[in-house]
Amino acid sequence: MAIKLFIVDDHFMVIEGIHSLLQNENDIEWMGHAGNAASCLAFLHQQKPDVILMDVNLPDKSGIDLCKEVKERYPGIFIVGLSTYNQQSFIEKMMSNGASGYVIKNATQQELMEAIHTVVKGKQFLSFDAAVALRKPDTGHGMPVITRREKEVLELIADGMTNNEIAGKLFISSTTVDTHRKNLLTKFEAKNTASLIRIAAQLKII
Amino acid sequence: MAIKLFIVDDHFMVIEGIHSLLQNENDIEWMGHAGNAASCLAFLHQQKPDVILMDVNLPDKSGIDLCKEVKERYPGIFIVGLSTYNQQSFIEKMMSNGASGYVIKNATQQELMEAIHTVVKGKQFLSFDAAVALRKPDTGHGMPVITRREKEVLELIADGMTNNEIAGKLFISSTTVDTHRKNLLTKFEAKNTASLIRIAAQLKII
DNA sequence: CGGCTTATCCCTTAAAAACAGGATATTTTT
DNA sequence: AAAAATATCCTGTTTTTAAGGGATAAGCCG
Repeated sequence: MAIKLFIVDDHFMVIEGIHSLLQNENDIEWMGHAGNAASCLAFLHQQKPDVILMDVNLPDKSGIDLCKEVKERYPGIFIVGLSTYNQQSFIEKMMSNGASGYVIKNATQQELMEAIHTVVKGKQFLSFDAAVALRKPDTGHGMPVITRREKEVLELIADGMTNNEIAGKLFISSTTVDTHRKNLLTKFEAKNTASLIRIAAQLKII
Repeated sequence: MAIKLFIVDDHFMVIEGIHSLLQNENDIEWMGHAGNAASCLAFLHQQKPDVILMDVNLPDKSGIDLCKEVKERYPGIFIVGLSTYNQQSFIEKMMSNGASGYVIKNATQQELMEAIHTVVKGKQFLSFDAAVALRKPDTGHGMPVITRREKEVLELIADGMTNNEIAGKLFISSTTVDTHRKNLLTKFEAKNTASLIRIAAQLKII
């Protein structure tokens, strides 16, 4: 029986690329694609693929969150993370949110096929680059784990808002904002706001 | 005569996607692809395409630098920037380094074809998303002209140093550092240090 | 030369942020 | 159900920054 495959990626060219790579594979049934998390969930409401190739970065929500959501609702579907970067932290998060595999976008056709065939059997698959990224000891400059609220505050700080303005916007006390700020500085090992924003910008968090 | 096309992108799937999109176009001659800047330059040593689709992010050097280099050596080749993100700073830099067009990776086949046909005539082409990104934040996305000293100070601020530390490092008074800081805030139209660093980071100045 | 830019220096004051302690309630995970 | 993480709030003190005002010397360019 052919493996039913669905793709979530907001880049038309990537979808086209994967489609092209797989069109001659007899045991893959191309079910279609979604450009964002919402239409992916809408599709899954109607139909159930065996494997989803899921981009880590989506316009409406992160693939990491979507992965968790899909796995909770449809544990039978296997998910392969797909990313431009072999960021260790992304890989780790995807896998711990229920993904069965992870493939970098410069993977070869062979790797992609191997990934699909491996995860559909319930096993895990990491593409070569992803496995290398995971193995190398954390260089310390890994992305800190920050909470949703902390990220919100971080973005508002980067927008140049003061603690009081942020407090007003989020309907919380300014002392709370200050605490989040304190925690952000600790987590990013930043000395002050300036270095915090720089580090966050370099990690593409803002 | 068919338009000779070459692609520089480190993502196999994107190359495959573009190849697939263009394989039925009779007036496009697919010359091949390079996965990094070095092999692109090596290829150009041998052959001369009419148009190059060039990813902004390459493993060995930025597409922005490569664009400049290629245009200096081969002014007759037209370059279309290619990127995952519609970052206005990227678009601006590519265009000012000699690119004739800019296309986001989620562009449609129509947009891509239009881009190639437009630039080969010597005209400019911006994909819809890129044009929107360029026009939207009209309020100060042009890169400010800063002096050497100001850039020095900016970098030290981003490193998390205080005015006094910077003063000590540069052998100047801390009030001077403060003045530079003041001027930076004015030039970047930033409200405070946080937004200053964010803007500078996004413009790749730090 | 004369005007312009740059780099340097100084003052004041109010606001903001950093820092150092703490506490409590709600989720989430185990 | 217990433990851990998260989000919320508090009271202080000290340091830093923002933003306003000005001033002088050196170098560059037409």
